[in-house]
Amino acid sequence: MFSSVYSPVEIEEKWYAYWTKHRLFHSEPDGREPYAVVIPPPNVTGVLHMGHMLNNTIQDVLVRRARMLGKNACWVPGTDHASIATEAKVVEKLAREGVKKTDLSREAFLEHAWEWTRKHGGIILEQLKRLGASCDWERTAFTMSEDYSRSVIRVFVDLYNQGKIYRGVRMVNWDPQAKTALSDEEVVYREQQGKLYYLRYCVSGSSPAAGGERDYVVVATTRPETIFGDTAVCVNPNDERYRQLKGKKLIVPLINREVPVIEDEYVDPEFGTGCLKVTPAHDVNDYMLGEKYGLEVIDIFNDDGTLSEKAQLYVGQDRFEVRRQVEVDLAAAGLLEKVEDYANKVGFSERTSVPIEPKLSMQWFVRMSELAEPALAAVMDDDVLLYPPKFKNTYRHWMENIKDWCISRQLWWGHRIPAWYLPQGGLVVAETEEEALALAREKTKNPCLTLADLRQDEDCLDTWFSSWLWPVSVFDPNVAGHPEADPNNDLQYYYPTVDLVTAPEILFFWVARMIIAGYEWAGGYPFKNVYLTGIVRDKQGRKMSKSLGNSPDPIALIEKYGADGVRLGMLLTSPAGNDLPFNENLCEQGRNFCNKIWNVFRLIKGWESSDTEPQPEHARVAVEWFLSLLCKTLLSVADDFSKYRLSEALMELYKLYWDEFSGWYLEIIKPQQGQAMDRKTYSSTIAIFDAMLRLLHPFMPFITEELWQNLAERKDGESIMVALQPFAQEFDEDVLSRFEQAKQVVSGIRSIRKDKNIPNRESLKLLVRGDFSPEAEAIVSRLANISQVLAVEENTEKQCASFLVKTTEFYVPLGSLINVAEERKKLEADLAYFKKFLGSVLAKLGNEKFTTSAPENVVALERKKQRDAEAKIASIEEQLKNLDS
RNA sequence: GGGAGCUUAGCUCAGCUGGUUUAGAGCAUCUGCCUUACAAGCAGAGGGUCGGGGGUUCGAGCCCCUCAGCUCCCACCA
Repeated sequence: MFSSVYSPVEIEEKWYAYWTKHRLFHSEPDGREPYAVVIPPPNVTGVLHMGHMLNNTIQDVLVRRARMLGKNACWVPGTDHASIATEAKVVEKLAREGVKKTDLSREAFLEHAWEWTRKHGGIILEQLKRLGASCDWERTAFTMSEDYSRSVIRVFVDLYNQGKIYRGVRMVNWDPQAKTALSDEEVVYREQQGKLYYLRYCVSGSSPAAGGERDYVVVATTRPETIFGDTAVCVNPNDERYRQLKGKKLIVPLINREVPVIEDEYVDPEFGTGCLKVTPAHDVNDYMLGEKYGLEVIDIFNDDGTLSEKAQLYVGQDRFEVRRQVEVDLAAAGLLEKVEDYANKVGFSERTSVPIEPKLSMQWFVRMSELAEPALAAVMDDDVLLYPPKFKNTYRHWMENIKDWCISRQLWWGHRIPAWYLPQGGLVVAETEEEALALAREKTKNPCLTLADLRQDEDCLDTWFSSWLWPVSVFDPNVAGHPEADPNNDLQYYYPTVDLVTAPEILFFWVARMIIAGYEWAGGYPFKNVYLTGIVRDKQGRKMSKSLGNSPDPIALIEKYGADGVRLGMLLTSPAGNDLPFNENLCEQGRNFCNKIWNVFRLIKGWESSDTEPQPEHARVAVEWFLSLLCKTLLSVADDFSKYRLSEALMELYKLYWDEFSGWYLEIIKPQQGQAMDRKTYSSTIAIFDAMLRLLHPFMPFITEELWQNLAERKDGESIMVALQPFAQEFDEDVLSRFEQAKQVVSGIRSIRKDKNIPNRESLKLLVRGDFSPEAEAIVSRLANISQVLAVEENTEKQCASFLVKTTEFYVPLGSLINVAEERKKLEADLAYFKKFLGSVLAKLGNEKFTTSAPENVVALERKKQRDAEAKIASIEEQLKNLDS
């Protein structure tokens, strides 16, 4: 019935269906302690990648463990409409069909977008199920659902009414191909080999022909095509070279516009010529200078990157074409001093790969400084804890220097800004058209105004403006934006959530803003702990990405190694905040562990138990030992979890299961071939195995459920998922140390057997000088095939192999098998080692400063080391003498 | 340019308040074994002057200074 190799495929499918059927993932408020986690919502039309795998494996481990600790665990899943990413995909799809976005009405385009969402949306959630994610699917949320959208709009209105939302002109990243603004996150900077052009700007009023003097200045620029937008030239006030320019005017080449010379310390005299052309419409820094000195702003570009009428020259030509042409024409006019090669960083659109154009436009902003205050304090005062804590610094730095948040996007897929412009200018902001109309009539004092007279803002909101409400709105969309509203039962019960697991890249875009939103609309922080995962990288240390093609397909991995195997692979080396260098070997290790677990089950399942058999001493000792070890491990694992050291917790369990349970415990209690096991040992073993499965379940849910279900009769609906974690009882350290000694003796004897080529079936005698408990003796006799153990005062046997465990000496008489020369060599090496060691201890103890200033226990320890080493040296010397005689 | 972090075995990492013999683990490697749960396994073994240098201390992987290298975040110089 059970093959020696675990095959996960059908088993995973079977149990996921079972869990779903019995609604074991579902949570409703009740009397238990709540434990809620909200998933970082993946893009609705996204596909599972390795980052998701890591992130969701961690969440599932935490959620499943909490559930098994008796808490009411609720993991809320869902997706994000991902405004830009989704719209880009839809535009792309339409383009393939020969349809341009600009040819469609807003409504028609949105219909396409919804169709796309219906078709591809939720694929990623189905993939998460393959991983074993124990989300409450009945609560699946979506940032564009009707309820959720309402909460987003309410929040906008609330902030607007509080005066925390305003409109303003700002430099945005413009994509001339897609004709939309981009967020900073969508701009990728790449090093480009470009040119630095040195242009001559003549001083106004001086005629070059007149005196032949140097009556021009040289300005260096990488973008000569923008000179038509120049409205000043700036120099550093401390720059002696340009003193005489003060108050003068310069002539912009080719168009001969007169612009003032201004002075500002922003200009670096070391760079280029120390003379900067100022183009407020097309450079962020120039814009700031323009504001400071009240310069004119001349926007010389059309939305598609061609030059506009305002440029005066080259109108309608593309910006890069103009760059080439300007170079030629400037040279012809004698205004081009020189051209140098120059490497600089240029921003490219992540979507269309065209260089972005800084462009001024009217946008909506959220005033952040006041909102950020409680959110900053929350993290500084440890109301919200970041793991690892090093991110606290970064967080503070960002929050203390927070800038206003540009929330408008020139996109259609998203929440449309609820602002309506009035015919005579001005605007109203309201949750609905009807309310907007009412407000508009009031404001204009015109009761005849109709909806047709109002024009709603075309832009929609930044995706983060909806996802910052996630931990609130998934429980109660109605409360967001209505601070006076009573929270519903769910929000009251589950909020604040306990853990948030996410990537550090979005600490500011998402995490910080959720904390802000939590304080603003839900009365407090949204989560207690933030676990920041690392980035999944490939073997060369590169970030896994679609464009590099270096990311394995997670579903293919699951099919190859099993979901449990892959989960283990993700967790074996991923401490919080550290990057995870992904290697398929890790999944293989995970799969091998599954197989190990599987085979233990096969072994145990094959045993017969008998009421008449007495419990052998070695089995009694093994049970006593393992129960103590289990309790000790439970404490240590709980400690690991409290510090979010998941991979350490897993490694402890891995070793407990593989080395201690399979390697030692089972080998000891294993009955002789064909013999039954005593009832006592048998039932203890079943109980231990059951506990081990429960401990491992959060990490590897499928195989543990399968085996747990087969371990005993279970009723329909019963599941390890909702069984309780084992809890630690008091244990005896002496039991553990006695067993540790036994293990070392067994290893010592195995080494001798291997060395001397003595098969295990040949039994041996063991002489012991020093402490050796009867319990240890039982274990050693059992595992090392020792026929007789003799306690001796002095070793009288001449031809022995020997070894030491702590201070106890062990001798195995070997008769003629012994090789005197070899044995002596070994003993002499030992002797040399202990003598050297003793020397270092004595040196320490001989230092009066040490004995007087070190704490007593440290000194006592050194003295013990001395005594032990001396005893060992004496013993080895005696053995050497025996060999000689 | 500003900030944060990292450097310990071939690889990935622990090492928590400076003191538990000679710094640990997993994987990988090497050597024996198809021993009736498992070769996706068992038994055994090797492998590190803790990035370099200096200092503080009775004592440093851990604290301080310095140099080198790597990574990330933020802002970007025309």
